[in-house]
This record gives sequence, C-alpha cells and structure tokens, in this order.
Amino acid sequence: MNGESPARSAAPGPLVVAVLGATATGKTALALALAEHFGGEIINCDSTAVYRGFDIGTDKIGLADRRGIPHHLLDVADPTEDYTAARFARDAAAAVRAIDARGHLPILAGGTGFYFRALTRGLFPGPGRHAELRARLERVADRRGGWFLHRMLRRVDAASAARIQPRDIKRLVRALEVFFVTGRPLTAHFADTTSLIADADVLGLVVRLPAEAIADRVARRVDEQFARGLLDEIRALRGAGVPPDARPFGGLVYRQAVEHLQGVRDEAATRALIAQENRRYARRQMLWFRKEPNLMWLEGPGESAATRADAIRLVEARLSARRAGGTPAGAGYDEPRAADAVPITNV
RNA sequence: GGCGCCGUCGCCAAGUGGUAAGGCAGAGGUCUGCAAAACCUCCACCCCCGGUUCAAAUCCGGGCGGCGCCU
Repeated sequence: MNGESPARSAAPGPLVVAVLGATATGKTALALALAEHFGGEIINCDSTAVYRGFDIGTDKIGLADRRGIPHHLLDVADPTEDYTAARFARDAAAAVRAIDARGHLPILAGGTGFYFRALTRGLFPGPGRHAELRARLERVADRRGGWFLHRMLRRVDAASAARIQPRDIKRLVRALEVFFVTGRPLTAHFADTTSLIADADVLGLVVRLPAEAIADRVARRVDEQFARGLLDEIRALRGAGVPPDARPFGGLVYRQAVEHLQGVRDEAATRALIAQENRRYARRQMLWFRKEPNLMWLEGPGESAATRADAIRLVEARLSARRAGGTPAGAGYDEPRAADAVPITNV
C-alpha cells in the first residue's frame, strides 16, 4: 500500500474469514475458536454437511458442541434434493450479509474448494440444470459415448470442447445444456461471472498438515465414525426412504459404507477403503487450495493453541488494517492475484 | 556343509524367449449449477557378472541375498 489512500477504500464490504483445508485437519474447531474470540457466526462450506441426517459421516458438529455459536448452511437440504454450488453461493452470500448486518463476523468453514470459489469468485449467471435436456444428453452418452458429445460440442462451442476431456460426461453435458438453453456457448457466459460478495474482504486461512498426519487422523476418525454408529445412521436414512442413489450417498464415506451394507465388502475392508479415499480426497483438496489465490497457510492442527493464536493474530491484523482504512484495493476476489498470497510459516 | 525354492517400481504382483499388465502408495493437472463428484497425465533398462540367441525379466553358468528342509 502506498501512502495516498485510494478513494475506493471508502466503502469496504464485509470482512469474511474462511477456515479452509483438507479433511480432518481441525477446521471445525478452529472456526469455532475464532467465532468465540471475535463474535462470529459460522457458515458451513462443506458440500455434504448441508444435508439433513448426514451427521456422522460428515463429522458434522453437534448442537451441543456449538457452544451457542450460530451455524449456517448445515442441515438445509433434504437428502433427495440436489444442492449445488450455485445454491451455496446464494445461500452463503445471504448469510454473509445477514451476519455482517448483525455486526458479527462471518466465518466460512469447510473443505469444498469449489463452493468457496463459487462464493468468492462467482459463477456465471447462466441457466441452472435442465433435467430433461440432461437426461436426453446422458442417454446419448450412454449409447454413443463421450466422444459423440464431444464432437457435438466442438461444432457449437469449440472453446469449451478444447477444455473438456471427451470422457468427462458431466462437463460435456453441462456445456451442451448451457448452449442449447441459451444459444450461447458456455465460455461466452464466463465474461458475466461475478461474485455475490465481490465487495467483501476475504481472509482465507488454510489449515495445513503433513500427509502422514492427515493419514493418522483420518484412520482414527474412520474408526470413531463406525463406533458412533455410522452404519446405523445409514440404515435409518434408508429406512426413512432415502434411496441408495441419493446425492449425498454418492460421496466419500457414505458411498463405501452403503456398498458395505449391500454386501460388496466386509467391514474391515470398508474401513480401510474409506481411509484411503479420505487420503486421496485430502490430496485433491490441497491441490485445489494451492491454486486458489490470496490464501494464507496455517501450519498445525486446527484445534491446537498455536494454530488458534496464529489465526487470531491474522484476523486481528486484518481488522486493524481495515480500521485504518487500509483495506487493500482489489481485496475482493474478482481478480485473482496469486502472487499476493502470503505464506505463513511457524513451527 | 548338502538339497530345494525364490530374487520384477517404496509395497503387493502379472509376465516364463520377442522388446516390462494391474493394484496400492507417490506426483502433477483440469474444474464456472452433481465437486466428499467427474475426468486426465506421469512414475521399472526386471539383484550382479558372464554366456547362448537375430532377440533374455524370461534359457545356461557363476556370484550375492532371502526362505525352507536335511545332516
């Protein structure tokens, strides 16, 4: 920042703190600690914890453990609904506004990088899913393969076709869907992308642990989840009429556990598989966050006093910078500035 | 000391004369309304030396290492 205070610092949007990181790193505990310290409210940023009844497998924080801190976007969707990134972006933006209006600090907590990006950088304001069209395109894919859709896409939207793998049916279908309902190629919509909280000042903190530490924690957590009745939770959901192909059953932990209940493999193998999938997932998450601009890294588990102290210091620094009118221009996420990411190292 | 079996990527493992499957682990990447999802890419001169052969991880000999049995 140079000495001349730019005019745009006059109207800074809300400060949003985000506690991100791989699975089982202690995000929940850290977010809670920050909320207690700064008078915050927590907004879930986990794609599966939004579903009602999916508690144990998502490691959702229980009511008793919330210590009076309001939590948003947990249990907001029915298991048979399809919650989406777009809906998350709208819901989370609304929550940010409401919390900020109350004079509280909005704290995002979760590991779904795509949802974080959808909120902070936005999605193009195009059409949502068109069920019939998708079904039809998927049928075509089943019959003639991804290459067929890919060729189709290339004719109407070469730019998207170049970006999407011929086997990536999901993205091919979406690109074609957007073209067919709007008459414009997907890539042409990108220019209209805006974040619903483009004015916000986002302080993104990533809790980072070595892969081996994550592996240990994951293994322990899987055992705990089984001990706490993961399988009973699934049986209850099934008993309540949630079909085995419901969206949240397709994700980590639940997918493998459901398969186990269907007799695909025994419990020991299932536990091992879940742990393995968690490790993979953690890796994908870190790959994602590494490329997300403007994040700061916290070394150490989220529940540790040292990590908490680091996080508190960073939030305080940001708060005092804002009080001084020094909100950095462009602190919103409309323009990624990867070079500005500040690595924090401490032992 | 003798006999037998074995030695292929960090781990498991296929291949038994034609130029190294696969899985796990590891690494990198894509991602704009399914993202805890989906998709892509990379990762071995086959223990060593010599021989046979147009060609050897594959056959032969000798080392070295491991395992088992015997005396």
